[in-house]
Amino acid sequence: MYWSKYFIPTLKEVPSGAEAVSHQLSLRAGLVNMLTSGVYSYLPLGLRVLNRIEQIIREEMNAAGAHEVLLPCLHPVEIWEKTGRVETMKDVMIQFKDQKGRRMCLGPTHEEIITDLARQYVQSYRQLPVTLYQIQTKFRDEMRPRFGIVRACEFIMKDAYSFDKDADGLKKNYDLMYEAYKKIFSRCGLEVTIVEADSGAMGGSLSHEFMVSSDIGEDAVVCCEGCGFRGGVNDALDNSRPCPQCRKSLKKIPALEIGHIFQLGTKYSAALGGLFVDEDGKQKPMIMGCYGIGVSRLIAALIEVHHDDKGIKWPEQVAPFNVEILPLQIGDEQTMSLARRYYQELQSQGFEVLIDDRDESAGRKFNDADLIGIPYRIVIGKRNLQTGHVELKNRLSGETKIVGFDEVTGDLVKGAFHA
RNA sequence: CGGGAAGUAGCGCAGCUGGCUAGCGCGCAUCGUUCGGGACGAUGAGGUCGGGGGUUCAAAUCCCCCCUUCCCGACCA
Repeated sequence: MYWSKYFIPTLKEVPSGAEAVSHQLSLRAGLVNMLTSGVYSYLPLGLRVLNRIEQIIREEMNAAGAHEVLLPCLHPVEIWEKTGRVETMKDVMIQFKDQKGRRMCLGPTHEEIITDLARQYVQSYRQLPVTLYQIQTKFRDEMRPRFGIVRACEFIMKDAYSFDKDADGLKKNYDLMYEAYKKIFSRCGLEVTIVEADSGAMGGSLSHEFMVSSDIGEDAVVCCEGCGFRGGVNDALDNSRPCPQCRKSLKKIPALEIGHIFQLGTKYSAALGGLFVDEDGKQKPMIMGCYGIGVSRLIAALIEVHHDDKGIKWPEQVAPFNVEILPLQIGDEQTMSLARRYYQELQSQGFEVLIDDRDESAGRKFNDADLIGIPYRIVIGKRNLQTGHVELKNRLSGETKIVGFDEVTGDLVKGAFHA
């Protein structure tokens, strides 16, 4: 992609009102734009990151045997009355009447909808287990949206729902999702702390939260100063908390919830008539689990964890581009032909390449490159050109390397230039 | 929903104890010079001072109401 023909509106100054680092950088790097409080547009760079995260999620969910669907955002309120959640979730539910006077709402989550769907098609234990998932926009009327896309009124979630004939099946699916989540976050470049948690408005028995430690976290985990052990905050241990591994003291650190999985049981299937006929000929409610990831929030979490004072440092797996080429003198034919050559070669080898061909000063290109945080950088400038070299820079490690013209793509392809 | 802060050009801000044609930086446009860490000069475009009402000879500036945004708290996946 040629930057001059693309849309990456970077900002030099911190937009007023943006306090959290991830909020500042997501605006400055041109990832997102606020329409109104808690409602954001995704710009090309932000959308690329979103798509890469979604791709990882899809691969791992599919590998775990889940099938992708897309449920509606628009729901009739009656279905929410059947489970009583029109009451328990009324504070976050955006409701209105359509022109026919029908009471509608925008889906804050989808247990009711998916259960209604499964109810219609699943009649027998032979059709179980089944796990469906979607990546979709959720709407929650948050009293207080916070930190940009961290807590928004409209946000993107991956939500999966498993249906089983018995508790054993649920346990297996739950464990499968638990492992899939670990892979997803690890592949995204995030270190998570998994803690047992309260099921809240979802209901059900067991649940686990996947937390990333971050200053802007609205929750907390405990961390051992000795061995590095991490775990959930247990109220019973709030006053004196020895580490279960090394007995040293634990301290509480703020953490951001990016995933939450629940063993729901039969709350929704029973309320909505999600029944099947078991092997013994008897009708039983399906046993459900649900599994959520805050996909858009992941972007903020990634920035919180991977940045420095100059900008974002995207992990390779989620970066909007793999390589950025910086031709410093766009008027110089040797510079530009070299830039175009690397652009072609790297693209043909499967890299996503951004080339900053704007007629801007070197300083601005460097600063913008640091800001948007593409992992690898090729700098083509007079300084090294005369001796037949260009500069490679690793944004993550800060390492730079001067290499000959012909070593560039080989080094990147072989992964030789890794931190 | 309680407490605090703030709304002036696309962005960041100054001006506000009432007083001249509303200013600065960045960005933007044209021209010239630059070209390895947010270059320089010249010229220029761009404003319902969040909205409404009031006080006054005169309101960005004072008073009242409303709207919006951000932060802390409560609430929440």
